[in-house]
Amino acid sequence: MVAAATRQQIVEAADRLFYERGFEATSFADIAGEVGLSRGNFYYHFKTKDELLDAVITHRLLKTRSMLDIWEAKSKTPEERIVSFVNLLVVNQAKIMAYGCPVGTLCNELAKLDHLAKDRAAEIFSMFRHWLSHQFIAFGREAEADALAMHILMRSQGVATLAAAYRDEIFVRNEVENMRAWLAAQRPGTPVLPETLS
Amino acid sequence: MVAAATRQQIVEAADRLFYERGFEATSFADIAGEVGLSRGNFYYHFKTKDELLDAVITHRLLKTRSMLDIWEAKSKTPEERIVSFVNLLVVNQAKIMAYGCPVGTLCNELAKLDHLAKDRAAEIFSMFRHWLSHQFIAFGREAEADALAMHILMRSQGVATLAAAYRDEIFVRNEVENMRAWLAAQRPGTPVLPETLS
DNA sequence: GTCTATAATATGATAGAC
DNA sequence: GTCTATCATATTATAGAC
Repeated sequence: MVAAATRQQIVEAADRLFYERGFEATSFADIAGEVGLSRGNFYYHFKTKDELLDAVITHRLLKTRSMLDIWEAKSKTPEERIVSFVNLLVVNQAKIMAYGCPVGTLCNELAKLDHLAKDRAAEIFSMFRHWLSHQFIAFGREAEADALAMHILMRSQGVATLAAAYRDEIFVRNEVENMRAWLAAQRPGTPVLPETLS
Repeated sequence: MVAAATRQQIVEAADRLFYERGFEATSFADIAGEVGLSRGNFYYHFKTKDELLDAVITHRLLKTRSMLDIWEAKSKTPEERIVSFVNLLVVNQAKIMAYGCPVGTLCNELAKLDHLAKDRAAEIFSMFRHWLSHQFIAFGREAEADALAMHILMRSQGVATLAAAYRDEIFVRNEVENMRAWLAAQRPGTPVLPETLS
């Protein structure tokens, strides 16, 4: 197999296993086994686990960029685009209930390890944050765009953590609905509705 | 030293290290070193790491119970009590920015490990959840008490995760303020105010 | 570019002296 | 109740054959 293709397979397997089992709990042997490679050969492609982590973060940044571009192209209005983000909680519900949010859990783990890559992992958050902020500007909320982006990012993280703890579909559905209602209430000039939860 | 006292020292050291470094990343040697014990002697007190984890979760449940009882005694109104919960994000801000929320990060890690104790760890969440729900009932919101409890628990989790990712005090302060405003808006019969973010 | 073999280390865990 | 010594295993990582 061509080196580049093998490398890509390793990165994708590591991406999945780091998400499903965690960074520390995933060994080179696990990944090699997944790809069908010998442990020894692994080191031809990645010298250290940190180098692999770096490649995984880069891969996630690229995947995220691509997803945001698709949302951007698919929807006409900024509100629809932000709803695409909110809907991630529903689209990926099964995985989130099993393993939490891939970004939040990685950032948490790397923070505890005080890992050099912790700030690079947080850049995945920043990619969502800046895209959301951009949407809130187009939405007509320029002054508070970043705070609104952080607010909705915060909510999605909270829902993901409790979804993994309780594995309660109804809770996820309710909070996604609250987020949509909150978003609608953010329309400039919209009279504040008597929302119960948001 | 008396066995019970040594055992307690082990549990408290493990509690701290599991929080600061994570469960998997903390070894028996780390904990033994912290307590000033030999690795061998460790096994007199705990046969397995899972047995230790169980003791740590029990310890956290007791600490949480005790904290909730103090909040209950210190405040006269349910709203003040719920504010005590929200203020945890400020009181423990430095630790949360470094290591995230102790409950959320443990639940996330155990979910990924598919650890037997994952549901026991989630009981720490449930202790907060039921106490908060109780406060919302006293607050006059019986019908939605559990959903409101889950909502505020969700927000505190989201803030903790992003606090660890960005270590941004202003973000934490803003979101805590939003939570307080949200709570005030939950008073039964309160006309909905034009809150920007909540 | 992939393999087997192996080094060096750290882990969870045990045995037995004191 | 604590210690030292040790086991079995798993890990990251390297060397060298093919």
